[in-house]
Amino acid sequence: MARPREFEEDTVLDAALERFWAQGFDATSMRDLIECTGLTGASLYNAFGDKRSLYRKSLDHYVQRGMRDRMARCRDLPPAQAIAVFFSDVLRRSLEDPQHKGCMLINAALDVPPDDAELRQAVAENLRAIESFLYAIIAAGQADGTIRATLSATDMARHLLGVLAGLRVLARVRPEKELLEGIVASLQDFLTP
Amino acid sequence: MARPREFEEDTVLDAALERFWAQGFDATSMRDLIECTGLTGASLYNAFGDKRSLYRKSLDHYVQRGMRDRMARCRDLPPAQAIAVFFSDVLRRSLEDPQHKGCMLINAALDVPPDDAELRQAVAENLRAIESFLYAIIAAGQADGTIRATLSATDMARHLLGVLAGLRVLARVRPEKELLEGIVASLQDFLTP
DNA sequence: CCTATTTTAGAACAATCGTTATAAAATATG
DNA sequence: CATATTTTATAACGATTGTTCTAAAATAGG
Repeated sequence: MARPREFEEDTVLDAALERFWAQGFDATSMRDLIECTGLTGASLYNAFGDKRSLYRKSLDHYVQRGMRDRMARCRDLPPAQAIAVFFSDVLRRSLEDPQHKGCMLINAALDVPPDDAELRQAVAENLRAIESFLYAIIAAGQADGTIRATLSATDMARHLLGVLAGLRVLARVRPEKELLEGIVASLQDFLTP
Repeated sequence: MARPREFEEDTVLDAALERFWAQGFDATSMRDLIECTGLTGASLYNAFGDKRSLYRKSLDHYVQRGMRDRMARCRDLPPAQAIAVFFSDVLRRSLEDPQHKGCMLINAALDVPPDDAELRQAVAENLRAIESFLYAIIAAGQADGTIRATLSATDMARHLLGVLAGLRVLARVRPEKELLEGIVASLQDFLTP
């Protein structure tokens, strides 16, 4: 019953996400969001709560639509290839983006206010999911001998997560093809037995 | 001639730096800075210009006092050991800090507004200096056979820079001993011939 | 001692911030 | 058709933002 909504939730989150992604939480004003989503302030508050809540939902939306399927696509590949594809995918995305936004999840890691424990926990949890994803691939690769086993899969996954984070940070301030490619080039040496 | 200053420039920059480091540019208000530096708003503007200018000077101060000598201390060591000491130093600092501030330079990389080309350039330049520092060590290590030479020193330096950046990002949201140690543990395998 | 010059002090500025109050518009149900 | 309920629209709110204005305080040079 009652008056129907004039927008689609996902479309609005896509628009809001883009701004938060490019500018961060503080630098994005509510009026920015009103303009880029096309709907009014009252509607935004009514549908998504306050600014912080909208940020959280945008971040969840980003992870769900932007990362989950990208990870799923790699799970079907042979382990060594899965890692290679995953990172070359990150590389391509980083270099193709004319705005050099990097990764919203990584950006969020530094955007979190020091006192907002809940949001930091959410970011940490998503990073843990990526780490687990990498771990599963490496463990499988070590089992079938396609990935070197001189190091524990646990530590290798940690290292890859670190490289991923660094890659995305540098993609923002130094989006240079040679630099980013150099970072991942070393991974082949690192992974092959 | 004229009235003398009642503060030391370096002391003020130390205090300002600490706030910017912990909270970032946007989340640090001018009134925050007035309170933590102990001097008045007019004095801050008179001595350091506007907020952005103060941020730049704080960042330069951080790099000059916090990083330069740390890098210089490594230059005297044998190459393989220099890298090890450098990263274990970063590790220790990351874990010891109860505030988990990470590295101000890396934080700045994501803190830079998309339109502030000059500040981004300054951050990029400082990152390049670190890359050169790492390159010099690796090249020396490859020359004397203490560091593996299957990869170019250029790409290895890039990789290390990436790891460093990732380490510092994760230190903020996931300051877990095992995680950060796992990231650098892999480096020994990566470096030894 | 007087004047020039700089720094300090604290209030005040307009602008923008996130958020909410009020009322009109639009549908579902009775 | 009337009522209940939700969404929309617009304006306004107080608070906080970065910055500046005015005037007092403090020194150096003549």
